[in-house]
Amino acid sequence: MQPERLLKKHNLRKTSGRLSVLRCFLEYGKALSHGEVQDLVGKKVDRVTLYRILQSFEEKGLLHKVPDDQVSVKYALCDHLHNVDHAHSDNHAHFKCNSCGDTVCLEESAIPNIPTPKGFRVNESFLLLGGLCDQCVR
Amino acid sequence: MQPERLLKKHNLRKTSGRLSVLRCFLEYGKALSHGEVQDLVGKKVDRVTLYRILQSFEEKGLLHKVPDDQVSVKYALCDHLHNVDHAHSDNHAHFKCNSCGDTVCLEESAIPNIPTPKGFRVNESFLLLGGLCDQCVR
DNA sequence: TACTAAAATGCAACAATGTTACAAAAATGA
DNA sequence: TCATTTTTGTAACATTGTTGCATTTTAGTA
Repeated sequence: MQPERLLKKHNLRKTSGRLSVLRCFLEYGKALSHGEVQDLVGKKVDRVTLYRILQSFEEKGLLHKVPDDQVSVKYALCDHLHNVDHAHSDNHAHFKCNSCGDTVCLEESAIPNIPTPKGFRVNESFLLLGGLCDQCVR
Repeated sequence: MQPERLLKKHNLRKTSGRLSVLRCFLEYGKALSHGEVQDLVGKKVDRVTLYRILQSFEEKGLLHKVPDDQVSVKYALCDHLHNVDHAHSDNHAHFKCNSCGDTVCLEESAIPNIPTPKGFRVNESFLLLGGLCDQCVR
């Protein structure tokens, strides 16, 4: 789907900054950190604006947060860009390659249920696998 | 086990800073972030020194990192303070309460195997559950 | 097309977090 | 007690993320 339509569908005004950022994600296909997006879009988009763009994309269900080596955050396109309902879960695992640094969504892998102590209520779960991707494994 | 012995066992010199920090973890029993430890030990321990203490504890297998709401890191005592082998995994899930902010280790819950694409090698995994703990659930 | 209200942007300033270099101090073993 | 090695404190700096505010841009409407 074209970036313009995606923005509209998610109730986001069309701006050049947002289009640039969205194109990065559509083209790159992997999770990107704020810094990585910044490098891709260059100084066409202000640093603060970029934070706000990523934030708005997340609020509107266009991106979801991905834990990155337990220290920082990346963003990835949501699974269901086809439906506008953004009370979604994106409840899948992520894999980060420790060699090339790429982070990919393991869409097929729903995070399994984990038993918790009595009385605990689980609302969300984040699962990050680390290792080597097929490109870096040899 | 006494803090002094723990340090010795893990090849860490006994210093007042390290003892203070270690006592925090032994007494508190939950995962602590750098800032939380800093609050607990006060200005008896310098900020930079505290970073280094946490780092040395992790290197020597006394603490392990715990992902904290995908943005920052906490530290928790390792499962096996009894053996000195620190090529350990601490391969269990963690639970963070979104109300009180406490993070606990779910020692019993080994992280299940997640299928990955062909050619990927998984070396480590981090699983963080978010929700309400038994104290905050009502 | 021109106008208006609402939203988004850029900028400056700031806060929090984390790192490095280096000299001074403390801990260990002989 | 001494010598060596490790640890510490300090300062300086880099990175990351946030807030306030004036300006610009967008989208809808006349």
